[in-house]
This record gives sequence, structure tokens and C-alpha cells, in this order.
Amino acid sequence: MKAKEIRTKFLEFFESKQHKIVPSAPLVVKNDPTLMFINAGMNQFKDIFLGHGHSESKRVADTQKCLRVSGKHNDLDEVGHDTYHHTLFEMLGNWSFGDYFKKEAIAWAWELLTEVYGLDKESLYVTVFEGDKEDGTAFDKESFDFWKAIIPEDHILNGNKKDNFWEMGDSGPCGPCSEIHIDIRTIEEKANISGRDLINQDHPEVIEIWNLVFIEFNRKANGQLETLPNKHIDTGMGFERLTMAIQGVRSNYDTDIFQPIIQTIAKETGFEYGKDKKKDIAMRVVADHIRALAFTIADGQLPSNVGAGYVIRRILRRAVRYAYSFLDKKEAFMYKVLPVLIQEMGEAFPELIKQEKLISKVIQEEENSFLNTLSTGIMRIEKIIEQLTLSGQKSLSGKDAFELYDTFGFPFDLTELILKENGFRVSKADFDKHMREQKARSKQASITETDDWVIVSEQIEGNGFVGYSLLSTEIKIVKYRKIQAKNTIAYQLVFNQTPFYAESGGQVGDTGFIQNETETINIFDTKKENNLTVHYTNQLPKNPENTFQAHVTAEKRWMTANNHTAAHLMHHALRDVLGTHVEQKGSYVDADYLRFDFAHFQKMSDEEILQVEDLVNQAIWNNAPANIQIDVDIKEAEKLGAIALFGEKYGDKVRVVQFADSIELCGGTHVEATGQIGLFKIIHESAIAAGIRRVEAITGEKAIAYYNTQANELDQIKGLLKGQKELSKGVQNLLDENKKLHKQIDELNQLKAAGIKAELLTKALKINGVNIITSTVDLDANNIKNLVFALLRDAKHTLVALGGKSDDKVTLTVALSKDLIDEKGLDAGKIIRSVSKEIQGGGGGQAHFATAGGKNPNGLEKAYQLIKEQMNK
RNA sequence: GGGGGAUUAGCUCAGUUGGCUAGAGCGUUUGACUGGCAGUCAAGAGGUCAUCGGUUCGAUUCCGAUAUUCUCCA
Repeated sequence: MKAKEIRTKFLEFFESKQHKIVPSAPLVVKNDPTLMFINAGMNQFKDIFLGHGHSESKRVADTQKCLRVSGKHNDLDEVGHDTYHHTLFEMLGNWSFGDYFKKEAIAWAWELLTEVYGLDKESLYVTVFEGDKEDGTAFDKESFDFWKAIIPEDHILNGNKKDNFWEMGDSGPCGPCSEIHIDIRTIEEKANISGRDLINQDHPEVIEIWNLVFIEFNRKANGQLETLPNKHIDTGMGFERLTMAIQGVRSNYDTDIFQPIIQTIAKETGFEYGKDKKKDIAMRVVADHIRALAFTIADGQLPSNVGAGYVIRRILRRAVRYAYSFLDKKEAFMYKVLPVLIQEMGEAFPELIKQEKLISKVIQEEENSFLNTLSTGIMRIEKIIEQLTLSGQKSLSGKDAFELYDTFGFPFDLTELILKENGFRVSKADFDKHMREQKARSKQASITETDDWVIVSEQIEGNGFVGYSLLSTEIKIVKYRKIQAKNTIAYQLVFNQTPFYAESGGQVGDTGFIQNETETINIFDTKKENNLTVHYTNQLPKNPENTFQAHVTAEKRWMTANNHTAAHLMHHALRDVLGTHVEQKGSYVDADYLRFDFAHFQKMSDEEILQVEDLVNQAIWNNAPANIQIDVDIKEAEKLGAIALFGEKYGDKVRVVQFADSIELCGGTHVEATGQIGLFKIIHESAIAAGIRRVEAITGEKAIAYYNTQANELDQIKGLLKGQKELSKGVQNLLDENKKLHKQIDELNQLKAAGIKAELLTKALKINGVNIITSTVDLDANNIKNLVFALLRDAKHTLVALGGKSDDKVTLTVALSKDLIDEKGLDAGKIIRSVSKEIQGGGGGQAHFATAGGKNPNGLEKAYQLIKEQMNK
């Protein structure tokens, strides 16, 4: 059975059990501070489990793309070395929200595996939770009994809290789980050792394929468990593992999910897969990572040096490193593997096809940039080796190796390899020590403590977000909690309803205050945590159970709306001017300006920028009214031609924002009619990544202020140029003149210097066969320098000591012709140090040229005297 | 969010106890050689040493802040 078929059968099976099939959520997680990427099938249903949202369907199934790069079940470092760890994988899952429970979940899992997929019953084992004394949880007899009805008892094992009690995090919904394991070893191996003894023993061929989680508890921050009113089913089956079992191969990488990719890598690198252990590992690494990269970039996450983007960059660099070291690939090549991946996966994940060009460009660019990092690192290492050789050392300190890694991004294993090739050592333990210190530092800096929610009043009626139409309304506080980070304490408040817009879709959160007769509480930010709107304040109300009037800062909201609507108009204009390949890749909108990132492969020309500005301003002057529809069926919205974003999760019902021809799915706040925006001006256009441009713009008052400043500047220049008509010509004239004058000054200075030179030569004294010229001249330090070098150019046995005065400071320059240094061992630096105290200063320099500065011009004569005396000896 | 680097000619980079008229290679301009292309040789142009402050007689160099950027950790 082909992988594609396996995926389809799963979905069809649960559809036949009255499940609604939903699309995979985008990989990149927004609105959840605890998670960067989707790492389990249940992530997109977290709100439902937490009780913050509800599902329209009580039964749901899907295949979810997941990314795991750290954590107990997967470490990036392991991927490729074995046959079953992945960064990106698909999780097949079925869910019940307060509907069916253990009985059905178990029965259907068994039916699907054995009857639809035809897996051998004898090779399947299941585990059930044995209970835990500390938590006061009992043996999961219910599950045990359901299983006993369908499989022999010797295929049922008990599991402890670690393996069979599933938790979302330190707190939150949790419950016992029952895992299904499969033994894919050969008959001989099975006869030798029973599969039963290898369950959960990290055997690569006796593995868990499906986890059925029975969510029935909530763990509080203090560790205690409470029973949930609604019980849920949450299951997850690793698609790659399942495919391996069904296709009868021994490794995930041998399935038809990975083989086409691996074969392409083999072709690109010129090595065969399966011949050399190290090369195989490298090929698996590349095959795995290219999948992760393609999916995350398709979902809008670009490699960067912070947060989620950094994780992507690290994955890419790991792949490049393996290819570089083991597959002899010293140039970018991964982007060439991409077409095969897209051919295989594009049908199930159409975003890959849509974004192919961008993904390819980004990957290629990143590969090249890291290869560049590597080559500068290699230069650095070569330098280090040279130094080690010179000083006769045999090993590099872990600290230096860490510096290479930490500061220059050069991987430790390459450092170690190159040193070894040259006969040097480096201490891994020492390196690790520095790594631990760095981690501890970061952790210390980002420590946050979150207390339990304090419930103020459980059941209050409210209308959620009312801020589209109201900037002020009566609210009650539902709950609050304290959060503590480093030195700051803040409180999060949740209301029954709120006029405050929570940061999302690139638009900043509202600020304002809540107030009643007795107190006023400032709200400095509003954010979303999953579906919850959280208001941030530094101060807790004394009587939180009272009713408050909530007020949003209107001016800020107003200006933000200007910018948000302008961003829509600009998006539309960009597509008109540049083409429909322009796709939003990110945006930021606040009261001050708007920022819009989009896919486009070259710099915008000045004309294009002007055209976009014109189109937006015309749309503003047309004063198009807002046409905002809520609860539009997503299919309906698509028919209208509304622009949706990749990597954004939309429900079935969406909000459609329309201004004339600009139609977008958007939850943000907008102007009532475009005329309110007043004026639009692009102030910046730049590249932020391969194939991504950024445009920054301002509107309304800010745009007017911008033009005023420019006009002011112009007026001032006009004034300075005394009313010349063509300003640029006037400035050009000035520049030309300036250049000419500079040249004249240079010439005059040279003449002056020549005059002084001639005069000085007549003053030369001969002492002990040395021509000594001492004088105080009216030149600055730089010109004295020129003069001195001119004097010495063809002079022999000559010492020059020249003083110069400027303001209350004085300089002294001593220079020698080269023969004096060679023959008499004189040193201008030493001479100047010995006399500089006479001018109350200090100085130094080289043997042939030295300068000093001081405060006492009257000391110059004494200094000359001393120099002459020195020559007399 | 925290740590460590970097910013010098159009490009890639050197520049150590603070004073070497701030250099190299590539590119560019001009000239010579060659029938032309290409090339070789020679000469020249090109720098507020990121910005702003401080220490110092003197800062590209030391210190601080800002901006940009790279890199590691979270």
C-alpha cells in the first residue's frame, strides 16, 4: 500500500465513523507563548481541552504536520542516526470532545489497524496505565477490560506514569493513555525474544505506533489533579512509522515517503545509499531536514536569528554540515532536491506547490550564507593552527573552540576534525562547560513564573470582543493571575467582554484603562493566549469583583486603524503594480507606521514605489466605505476573491474586510471610510530575506509631518542659497567650488611649506656631523608632518624638530633621516619622550618620526636646546 | 529576551603595548607593448577608518551609548 493511500484510508475510516475531517493547522504557532511549532496533533485543539473554546463538531480527525526539534521524545542531534527519529512528521489523529470515550477509541483503533490496514494481530501489543500513588490515580481497569475483550491478555502490558500518563505541560489537561506497539522483527528474532519484553525498550523494530489519550483530569500549578467535567479523546499515530509497518520495511527512510528524496540526494552527491554507514546517516539527515524546511517556509516562517526562525536556520545548517563533511558537498544543493519532495507531498499539502519558488530561493540563499560562515571559520582555524604551531602548543582550549562556535557559528565537530587532521587536540569537556554556562545565562535571563488563575466570578454573561463598534464598555473581571519575569511583576486580567483589541494579525494590542468610583487601573498591553484575550497591568484592583468601565485609548486605536487599512490598500496596489505573485509574508501595524513584508524577487524601482503610492492615495481620496462582513462561510469568502494568508489558520466562518477592490480575510480594526487615512507615504523599501521585500509607510498626521519636515529643510536650503531657482544645481556648484578651493588650499600650503622649507634649511646647524633644524612654525600637526617628510625626503644626517602652536596647546614633532637611525642608533621616539616634559605633555612614535603634545608653548625653546645638547654628546 | 563578535577604498579584507603621511588583492581610469581580442608592465584616482560622546598632548586603535549586521543560547 502506497503512503498516499494509507493517509487517505485513515481519513476515510474516521469519516465513516461520523468524524469531521479538518485540514492540518499551520506549523508555526501564534498566540501561544509556550509553543513555537505545532508538535502534536492535539495542538490546534488545545483551546477546547483548556475550556477556552468549543468545537462545532464533537468528532474530528486529521493528519497534522508536526515539528519536533527538542524535548524528551526527540532531539535534533539524534535525527538521521537511527531509522525512526524525524524533525517533521505527520501525526494522524482522531478526537472526541466530550463525546465517545475509551470503548470506541480502542475498538476503532483496533479495527483500522487490523482490518483496514491488515496488520498482523500477533505483532501488536498494547499498554495501559498502572496508576500512580503520588498522584492518587488508579490502575486503568476500564481500558484493560476493553482490550482484554479483543486481544490476548499476554499482549497487554502495564505502563508507569512516565510512559502511560500524558500531560500537556506542567499544568493543564491530562490523563492516562493506552499505547499500541508493533513488532516488525523477523520470525526468527521473534522466536528468540518475545516482543513483549522489548516494549518501550527503545528497540528500533519494536515501536509505539499509536497513542490513545484519555483526557479526564486537569493538573493545577500546585501539582494536584482535579477531574474534568468533560472527558476527551486525543489520539496520535505516527504516519511514517505506520507506513513502515504496513509496507514491511525496517526503516521509516525505506518507505516511499523518503526513498524518492534519498535517491535524489544520492544522485546529486554521487554516492549510493546503503553502502556506507556515515554517508547513509548524512543522506537521512538531509532527507529529513529538507522536509522540515520546505514545510515551515511554506507556512511563512523564514530562517532568522531569533525565535522560531532560528530553529529553522539551525535545522538547515545541520543538514549542510552533514552534507559538507560526509557527502563532500561544498556548494548549495538542497534546493535541487525540493522538486521531488513537492512532487510526492504537494497533493496532500498544496501550500508546497504554491510556495515552491520562494522555498527554493530561501533554501539556496541560506545554504550559501552558511557555507560562507564555514569558509571564514576555516580561515580562522588555519590562523589558530599557525599560532599553536608557533607557540609549540598541542591543543586548543575549549574556550577558544567555544568562541569559534558561539561568535562565529563554526560547528564544534568541524573544529575538532580540522584540528585532528593537523595533529592537534581540543577539549570537548571544556567546550561543553562553556556551553552549559551560556545556557544557564540565557535561562536566568528569561525566567518567568506564572501563577494559577484566580477566579473572581465563574459565571458571568459577556459578549467577548466588542471593540469593533465600542471603545468603552462596562466589564467584569472573570479571572486574573500574576506573572513574574526577572525584575518585573505584571498581572494578566481576563474580562467577561472587552473593547480592547488583542495583538494579532500584525496589529498591536490596545492600551487604555479600566475605572470605577474607587480606582483606575492602567492597561499597558493586550495579547491573545490561545483564544483568551489577556489584559496586562502593573496593578491589581483592590476589589476585582466590582464592575468597571473599560476605556481604550482612542487616538492610538484611530491611528492604528489608518495604518491597518492603508496596509490593505497597499497590498492590493502592490499586486496591481508588481503582479499577483505578491503574497503577504508578515506585517506590523501600530499607531506610528505600517510595515509590510511580501514575496517579490527584486528591488522595487522608484517608479514602482511611486505607482503604489499613487494607487493607495487615489483609493484614499475615493473615500471607499468599509464593507465588513462577519461569519462569512470561508468557501463564500474565497468566491468573493478575498485574500487569505498562507500559514494562517482560519475557521469555517471568517471576517471579510472590503474597501473597494481590496478584499481580505482579517480580524483587525479598520477605518469607516478610506478618506480618514488622509495621506499615504512610503518611507522605506528593503530586502529582509531571499525573495522577501519589506515596505514601510506612514499615513495621516505622520505623513503630513514627514512632508512638512522635508519642505522645511528645502526652505532652509533655499534660504541658504539665497533664492537660487534650481536648488540641486546650486548645491552642485557649491560642491564643485568646494573641491576647487580645497585644491587651491593644498597648493598654497605646498607653496608655503616650500617657502618654510627653504627658510629652515638656511637655519640648519651642524653638530657632530648632524644637520639639526629646530624651529617653531605656524602650521597644524598634519601640515608639519607633510613639511617634515618633505624636508627629509632627500636629506642625509638630518634631524628635524618642529614646534607648532594652536590655541593653548602646543605640538612638537621630531624626525630623523634614516641613516641616523642605522648609523648612530638614534630614536626619535626616545628623544621626544626625553624632552616632552618641557612642554608639559607626553609623546611617542617610531624611530624615524615621533610627535608629542603639551600645554606649555614656552617650553619649546628649552626642548630644542635639550635636543641639541643630546646631539653634542 | 540574554551573551559574544563585526562595521576601514566600488568589492573582499589586513592593520598589537594609542603616534608607522591608513595598506593589500580584485575592480576602475590613464599610458606603454601587441595587427585586433586578451594579456603584461607602469602610473593615478578613490577613505569624515559606521555615528555620537568620553579618556589622552594625541584615538582607526582604549571606554560608553546608538545604528546596522553576523553568531550562539532561550
